[in-house]
Amino acid sequence: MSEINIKDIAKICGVGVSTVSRAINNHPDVNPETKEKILKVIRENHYVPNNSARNLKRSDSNTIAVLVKGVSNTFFTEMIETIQNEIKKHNYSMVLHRVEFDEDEVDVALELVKEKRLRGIIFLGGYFVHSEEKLKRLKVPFVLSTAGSISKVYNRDDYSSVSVDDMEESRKMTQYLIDLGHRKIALIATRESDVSVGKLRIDGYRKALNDNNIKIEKSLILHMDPNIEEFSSESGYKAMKDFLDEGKKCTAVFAISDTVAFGAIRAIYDSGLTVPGDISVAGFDGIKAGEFYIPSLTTIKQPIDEISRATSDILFEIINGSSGHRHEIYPGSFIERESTDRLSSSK
Amino acid sequence: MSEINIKDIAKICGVGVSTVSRAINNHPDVNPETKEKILKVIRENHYVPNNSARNLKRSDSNTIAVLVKGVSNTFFTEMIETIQNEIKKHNYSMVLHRVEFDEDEVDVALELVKEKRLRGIIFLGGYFVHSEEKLKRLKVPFVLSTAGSISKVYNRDDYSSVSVDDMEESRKMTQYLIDLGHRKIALIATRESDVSVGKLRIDGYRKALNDNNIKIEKSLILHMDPNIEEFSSESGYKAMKDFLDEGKKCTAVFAISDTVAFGAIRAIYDSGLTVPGDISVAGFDGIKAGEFYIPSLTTIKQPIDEISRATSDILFEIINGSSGHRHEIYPGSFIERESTDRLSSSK
DNA sequence: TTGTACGCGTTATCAT
DNA sequence: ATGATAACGCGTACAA
Repeated sequence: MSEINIKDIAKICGVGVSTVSRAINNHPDVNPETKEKILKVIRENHYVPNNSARNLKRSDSNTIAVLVKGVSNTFFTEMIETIQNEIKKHNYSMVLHRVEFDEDEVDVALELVKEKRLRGIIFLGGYFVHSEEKLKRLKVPFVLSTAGSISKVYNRDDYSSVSVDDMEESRKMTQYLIDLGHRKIALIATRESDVSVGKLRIDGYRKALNDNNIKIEKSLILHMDPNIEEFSSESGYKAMKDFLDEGKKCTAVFAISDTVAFGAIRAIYDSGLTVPGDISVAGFDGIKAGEFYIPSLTTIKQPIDEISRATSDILFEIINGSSGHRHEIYPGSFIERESTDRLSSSK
Repeated sequence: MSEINIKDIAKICGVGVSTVSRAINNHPDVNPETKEKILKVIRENHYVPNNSARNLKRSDSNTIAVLVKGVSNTFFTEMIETIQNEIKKHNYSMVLHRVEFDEDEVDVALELVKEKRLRGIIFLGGYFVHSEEKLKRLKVPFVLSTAGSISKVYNRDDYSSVSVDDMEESRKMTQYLIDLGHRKIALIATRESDVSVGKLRIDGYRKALNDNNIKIEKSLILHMDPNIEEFSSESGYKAMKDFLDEGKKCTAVFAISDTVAFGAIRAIYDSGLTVPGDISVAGFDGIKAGEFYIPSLTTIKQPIDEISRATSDILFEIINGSSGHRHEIYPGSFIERESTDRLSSSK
């Protein structure tokens, strides 16, 4: 007994396959009675149309793919949720795909376009360094969301993007620490080879120091251990602990992400110091956990919701032809909480 | 210009389509030279086989589907990662699918089976209450991983499952708090209508209290606000804050999950009390954040890695026919950290 | 309003 | 080792 298909349904109902097809796809010109009967038979026999056959035949499909690159960031999880809602609102369906570190997201996209007759693509995260030639092959509109450095060589009319200005936000946070009187500010950065958002945030730190004529000390820039998962609390803990164990000093720490900051704070406590009493700590991202941590975390909040919404809005506008590609940058919001404090004169 | 297909490649190479197909799929009987030439042409023309057509024709596909139900738990994210690795090790590919709260995971599975010619399915989370009749339609082997209550009526030979014994682990944690001298132990539970793991963990709490002849006080069982996301720190904060604001007292709190515990601890601090000085707090799950939180969190750690590995192991054994369905329960490990303490005599 | 027949891009069977 | 051709299950143009 093979799986039941549209032909079988047609036979049972004593109608042609096209009528069944029309009933399934809500075509207007089909007798309500026959339609009702067909749907009834379908239910009774638990008939499920084969999507592969459908996709093969169709030229469009109302499907949007979301490709997530790299770490399973809490951050992305939140974004996916709102994006999925937006997509559903437009009566499209979403297919989610995790792209491995060593996989090429555009290759994956190319494949999906064929298989699913995609109408649009959203790339979440990643660095996105691809040959323009390859990108050209992607005939489907796509938008890069919170992706790292996008080489400036690409024609900006061929895709959209939305993100925060990582460098500027990072500069702002560093400036805030400086305004509190701090001069010895450590930075917990990503691994040295990183060229993505990690690099941009380092640049912002550097700029703030330069603006204030503070010498940049290499020993204050802590790179994560490449053997520990990036952006994890573990990596923040390790970097900070090693720093303190070596007897180095600082009065403030700017961690490249909130999760890293949590690790750093714990390391400071484990060294017998307090936050912000002895050392101020600031993070980046604005994830919810920062609000509940003790001490609650000073951070730059990325407007996840706005970014997610903008991402899908732009994509749908392009799909509908109501606008061309564009690039939006959202401001982060600075949130001052308990983990940072003015440099006390005693230090 | 339509998309290039296998026929075009065949034409360019001056060979038949079957030869091209054989070259693509690494069939043994194809001349190495022609194969090389074909692959070269494919590369040059960026030909990508259409997966829909493939799935339509094939009867098997070496694909495993992972269906995740409900909240985008950090917990699941970690699991998916290891499961994906295991699947890749077996040279299978994974398709990930988020199932909405109001969607029927089995319906989704049924559809996917047809479309992708699935070889196996992994259900992550959810409550899994389905008619046996419907489950029977799922001809593909599946395993339920960390899913909540599975009605005992199902024939246990028709599927596999792996999880921890939520009730027993919950009982253990409550017993631990009792052993520390606590009697007024609050429980932060899920919303009242929950019948899943939330319910099981409440049962464990009740059992421990009964075992020790401690009267169960309804006012000490705090249900989450159904309007706030389940298992979130917000919901833990709200429940605890309301409790304290109403002037109620307890000396220990058992939160249904680590994230909920974080919210509760913060609420306790915001009320001017300390953890564990005034109130001890314990969580459940053993997520990494608990290690870095201040105070670090006493919890029951679910062996995520073991569970994930067991889940895929079982599935592949069934696929390979080397074993039948089975049901594994893993013990959680109790982790004592800073957030709990012996009841001081002053209280 | 309904039915017939063709084609979507692939793989597998059967010749050669 | 290779090529022609029949499915796979569906949607749709066209005919009725």
